[in-house]
Amino acid sequence: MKNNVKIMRLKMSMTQEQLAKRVGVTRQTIGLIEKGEYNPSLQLCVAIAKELNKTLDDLFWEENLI
Amino acid sequence: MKNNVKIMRLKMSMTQEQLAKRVGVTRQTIGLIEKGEYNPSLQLCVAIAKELNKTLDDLFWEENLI
DNA sequence: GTTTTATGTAATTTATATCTTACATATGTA
DNA sequence: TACATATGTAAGATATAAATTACATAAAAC
Repeated sequence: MKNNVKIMRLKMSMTQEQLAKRVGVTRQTIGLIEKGEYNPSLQLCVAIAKELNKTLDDLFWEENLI
Repeated sequence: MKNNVKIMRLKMSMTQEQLAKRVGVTRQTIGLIEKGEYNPSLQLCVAIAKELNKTLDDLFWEENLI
């Protein structure tokens, strides 16, 4: 599951650990999602999107991938 | 996780079973997602969106809920 | 009035997302 | 050099999404 989480997190000058704490998961989970090795739950995707001031489509919709 | 899956599925004149088969899950899984009792995986959300000719935001983003 | 069709729901099982703990590396900095 | 920060990764445990099987109901079709 390729996505735009990493690039958008960096744009917000946020570390993996900061984002993880804000959405209630571990740093490792964020790392694996950014690598595309996880298939995260919808709730987690929504939480990440809100923290990064983006929508689901911005982060996870194929046509929007950077 | 409230969403617009049921209303969009009905607009496509599709049954739960038809949608389930097309996205590779069981009828029960679709039923529970429509009821908001499941927290589906991102991959499944994307598959459902594509079958219904919608995007993730159309189906699952809070501000778009009908 | 019995036979499909579509849906709701519940119990048990299976697969996998996520946690926990831990160690490694690369970079910056005192 | 030594220390702190940010990230990668791996093994084992836990939580939960999803499958499987099964039974129930309502409505339409015949």
